[in-house]
Amino acid sequence: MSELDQKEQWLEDLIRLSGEDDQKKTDKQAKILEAAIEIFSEKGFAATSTSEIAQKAGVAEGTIFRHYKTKKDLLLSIAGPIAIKMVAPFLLRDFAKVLDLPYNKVEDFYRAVARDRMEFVRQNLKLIKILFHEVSFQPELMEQVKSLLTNVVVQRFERVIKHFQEQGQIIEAPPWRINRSAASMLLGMITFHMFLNPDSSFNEEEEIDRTIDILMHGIAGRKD
Amino acid sequence: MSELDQKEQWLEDLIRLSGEDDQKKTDKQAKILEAAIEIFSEKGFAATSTSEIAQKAGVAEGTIFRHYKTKKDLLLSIAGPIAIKMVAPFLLRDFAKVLDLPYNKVEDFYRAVARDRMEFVRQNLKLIKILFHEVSFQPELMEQVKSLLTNVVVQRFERVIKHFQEQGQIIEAPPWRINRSAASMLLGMITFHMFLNPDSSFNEEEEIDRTIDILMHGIAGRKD
DNA sequence: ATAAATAATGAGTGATTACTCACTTTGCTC
DNA sequence: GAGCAAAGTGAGTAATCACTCATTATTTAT
Repeated sequence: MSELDQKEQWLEDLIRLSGEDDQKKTDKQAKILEAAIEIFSEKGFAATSTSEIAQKAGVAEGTIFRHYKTKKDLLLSIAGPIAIKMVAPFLLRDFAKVLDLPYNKVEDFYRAVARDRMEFVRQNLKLIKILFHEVSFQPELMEQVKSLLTNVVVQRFERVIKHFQEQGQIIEAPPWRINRSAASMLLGMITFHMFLNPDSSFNEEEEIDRTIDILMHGIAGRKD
Repeated sequence: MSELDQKEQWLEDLIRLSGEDDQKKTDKQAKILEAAIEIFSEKGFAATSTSEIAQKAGVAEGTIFRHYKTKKDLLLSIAGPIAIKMVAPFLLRDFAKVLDLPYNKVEDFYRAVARDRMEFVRQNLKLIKILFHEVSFQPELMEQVKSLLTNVVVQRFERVIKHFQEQGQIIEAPPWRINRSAASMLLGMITFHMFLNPDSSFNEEEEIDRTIDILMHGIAGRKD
């Protein structure tokens, strides 16, 4: 088993583990998590009291501490898994297959990623908000996220970019700048439509297409 | 006096007012602000105690409440002005002159904005972090920021975009999507280099140029 | 120099905090 | 249905919270 395969194995264990964590939960424990997510995302972790969580969950305050040693423990059990799930699609062994199979055009690749992660954001708005706010203040969260991003996501996307660069589909520029640009554009779109402007409806498919078009060809007037 | 002029007047008053707020401060009051900014940005507003601020500032806890009615008052006196200063260059009457004078190419316009705001971010990292985190939890801050962005910044940038579209320098697309794309790209660059990756040095001028080039012409391979 | 105004103090306040623990209830096994 | 482990309880605890106020120190005005 090669080093790479071992690494992949470790990652898939991680994903499976984080997927298992919503089993074997008591009714009350589920209620606690539900209430905590709600209030954490509304008022922030530090401004939320355990008594408030207990009240909203309909349990005694002591019950919270049966399942979670500390309030911070409760936070990490909420914010940790979402960090992994956020990058999960890029961790799978299949992701490498992007290089061989289904996407022969960069646009198709970006479109698939954008669709998939946009749906994920839509279904995890509160959790993402919690992770996003607390990552600055909880060093263990920061470590986890940094490690996931720099060691895994960035590396894998770099390989994809280099692949498309060899084909001449993408300009010769440092892959990190290409990735930063693509991430800026797509995250900017997602942030704008899901967080800043959640009420106004929009044609998601078209917006993705238009955004990727700008990412590919820019905003400069085109003479053809 | 036209309605527009009245609006401008009101805005300039606002700017001047927010500029005057760092006068007539006692030594101790300045120390309090300094300490509060430091700790708020490190641990977040809710996780910071007034006793901790007093200790770091070297004053009695009561002194804080001589100058600020509540802890939240202290926060707003810090985060409010920075929101205005962040968009100040776009509020000035001069900004309209972009349409006539110094920038005949869109690239030059974006480059000037990027340089200026990047320097601003560099000199206000902590304040921006505070504003950014607390805007979600303090409705009055949210209102202020939303009002500044939607009623002023967006409108003005739309006029600039339309101007360049008429010249054929920018593709015919909804101005808001052009602006969202430009904002994504430039804020993405600033965020990456100032917040996510503050240690690694980089050639700022070149990075701005390369980023604007991608904004203008995209990442697609170019055949010329 | 004196008086008035403002700035600064720090001990004290009741409320709230995260968390504990002795106890009761529940669900499962044989 | 007895026995037992796990789940759930809620009153209790010491610490900390934002904030007050009577008092003292410092500026400012005349």
